[in-house]
Amino acid sequence: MPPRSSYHHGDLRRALTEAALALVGERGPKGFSLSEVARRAGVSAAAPYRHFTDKAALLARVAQLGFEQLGATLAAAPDRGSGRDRLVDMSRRYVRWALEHPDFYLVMFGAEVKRPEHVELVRASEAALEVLLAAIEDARVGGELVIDDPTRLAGSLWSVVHGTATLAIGGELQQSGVVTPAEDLAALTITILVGGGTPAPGVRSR
Amino acid sequence: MPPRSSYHHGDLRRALTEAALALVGERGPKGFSLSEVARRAGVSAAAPYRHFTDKAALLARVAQLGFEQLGATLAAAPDRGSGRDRLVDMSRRYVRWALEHPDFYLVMFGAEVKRPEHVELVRASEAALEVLLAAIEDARVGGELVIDDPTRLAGSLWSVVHGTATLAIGGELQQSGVVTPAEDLAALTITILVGGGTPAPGVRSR
DNA sequence: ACCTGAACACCGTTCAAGT
DNA sequence: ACCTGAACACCGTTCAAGT
Repeated sequence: MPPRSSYHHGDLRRALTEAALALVGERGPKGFSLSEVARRAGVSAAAPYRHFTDKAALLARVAQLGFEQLGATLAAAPDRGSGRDRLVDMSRRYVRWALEHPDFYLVMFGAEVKRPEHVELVRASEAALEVLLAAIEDARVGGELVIDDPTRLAGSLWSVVHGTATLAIGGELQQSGVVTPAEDLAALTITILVGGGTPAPGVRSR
Repeated sequence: MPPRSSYHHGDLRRALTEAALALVGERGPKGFSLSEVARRAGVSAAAPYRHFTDKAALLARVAQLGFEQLGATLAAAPDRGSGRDRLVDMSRRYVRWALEHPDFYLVMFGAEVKRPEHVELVRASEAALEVLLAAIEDARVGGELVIDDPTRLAGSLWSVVHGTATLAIGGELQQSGVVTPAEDLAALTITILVGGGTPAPGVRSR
């Protein structure tokens, strides 16, 4: 970061956010420090407090951007013939995105961040989940699903992809001898959960 | 913690572990500090380093105890008529234990802790998973399962319970309007995953 | 209005010195 | 062998003072 020309930065809020994104990517949610972010933005350690109430608020901003990206990734799932197939596809996208942005993902679900005063974060995470709920609703009107309560199915589905993603990010799956790629594992689980559909390899009809 | 009589503590390793357990319970994995643990054990901040190589090693010890407790809880699932029903019961136990010991659980799966040099932790976590694998094997010889590869089913099952537990601990499920208790949600998901069994409320046969 | 510099209370970790 | 005290480099956060 070159020394800036004027005393005032101009767009420090954006600069801090970008530095934070980069730092999270390099060092993970652990090892993330507000001082280091300020250093990279070329300002003193106290400067960020003009733009974010505290460290958690900056991380909340990072998490918010993450949910927006994730939501957009899910929403981009093309319309398939079957509503169930689209749900499976969205699950793949969810897990793939999480594995491509592991530190991002950990910040999004880290304990540091989820506080009610981070309104925009809450909104972004609700919007991402809304994408999932809409897809479930679509599949439901087709009468294709086994679980009939949509919120309940959403919870179930979300648990599957979140669990698969976090275990894969932590390396727990691999360490336990699961060789199936996380994305395939999630797709397999979701396929069964939404009631059959195209049988994936490793599933046999009974 | 009363000041001890002798200069040497006697069983500082145990005392530190217990103080750590209490502190994690009170303040969560965040807000956990080695200095505070030492203070509670009545020793200087440097003393722990005679017994644990660093902070992560103490947390690894905590995590190890957690996996042992969790594994024992799973293993205590009674033998039911059907192998599938036992798997559902074990899922309930898993989620229930996690919700009863949320901070414990977060330490166990926190990024700080999982390093290969923590041999006893790795062993304990493998042993806990082994309980699950054995139950799957039992159900499998009965020919009851939809997914035929046991490791894959283990990964799938574990993802469900881990995902449900962590989302519930984080409050994400409740915040998203899922009113079903996490334990029931996991049981429902697992019931479908292992191929029917007793239909729970909210599931209709198709 | 925005940023700096100094300050405070707190970490994790190391190491010589004490018992 | 085990523990202390002092030290170091680092945090997050606050606040008076500068531009």
